[in-house]
Formats: sequence, C-alpha cells, structure tokens
Amino acid sequence: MSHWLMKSEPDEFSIDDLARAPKKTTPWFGVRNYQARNYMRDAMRVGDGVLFYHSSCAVPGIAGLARVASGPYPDETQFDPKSPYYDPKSTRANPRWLLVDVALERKTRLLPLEELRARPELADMVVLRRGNRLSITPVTAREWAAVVKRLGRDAP
DNA sequence: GCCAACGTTGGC
DNA sequence: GCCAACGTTGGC
Repeated sequence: MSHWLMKSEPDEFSIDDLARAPKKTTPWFGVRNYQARNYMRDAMRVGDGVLFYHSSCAVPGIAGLARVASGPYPDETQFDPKSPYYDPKSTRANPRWLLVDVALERKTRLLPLEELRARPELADMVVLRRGNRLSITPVTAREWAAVVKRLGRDAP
C-alpha cells in the first residue's frame, strides 16, 4: 500500500465538506497539473492512505485521514464550459484529466504545517520541500506512521 | 497583498 | 529545442 498527501483549499472543499458528502466520498476534481494527474492515473490504488491537507488558509495543515476509493476515471469538470476547471483542449474521446475518488476515514485535529516542520522524523516529507507546489505528493510508510501517531484521537 | 518558486506557453 | 514571459501556488 502507498500513502499520499492531497491538498485542498478549505474555502473550496474542506474536510467537513468531505464528511458531509454522500458516502463521505468525493471525486478529486480540479487537478490540472500533469505530475499530480499521473499519480492518480498511474500510481494510486484503492485503499491507499491519504492525508487530507488544508492549504491557502489561516492555519495550513493536515485535517484528516482518507483513502483512495476508486480507480482513475475522467474528471467531469474538464468538459463543463461553465466550470473554472474547463479545458477546451480535452475531449471525451481522449480526456486529458483523470481523477480518483477519495473517501473520508476520519477527521482529526488539525496538525499544522508548523508542527510538521518541527518534527525531525518528518523533515524529508515531499510536501515540506522548498518551493513545492504539487497538490498531490507521496508519503513514505514511515512518515505516515509518524503523522498518524501525532494526530492522536478523532476531532470532537 | 507580497513574492519566491515553479510549470506552462509560445515565438523563434 | 531553447528560453523569456507569463500565470499560478501557497506560505507568510
């Protein structure tokens, strides 16, 4: 099993939105970066662990645990001219953007970016690398275990 | 709002 | 295929 960290802006789609979603599951729509797409298309497997990360907000950090819940399939928003994620160069016959479903495991306390940076055992996390902007990054088994340990119990 | 870092685009 | 210009990300 592999592990991943997936960023979402809580103003757009938060851990609470995921908790309210049908079956607590959402298609991970809107990714328009090839490397992140390739992770979803080629590397993710159903059941892989996901750290749900809140970005571009007052206190960025890990907000919950989730799982990959489907294989890859086309992101519908690329075909919708009214969507901000519309891609006129993509066709249904040859869709450019694929996604996977993500299902909530549990909401946790917020584990702030600042705390991630402060932990020596997490120092090598890809998401912490200088200049990193990838919205999906791999997480090692060791990092996953260390994060889960620090997350502790569920959010009240 | 600033700005460093990075990905993408497009002219050549 | 190079690379400058531009746009975006995302922490601060």
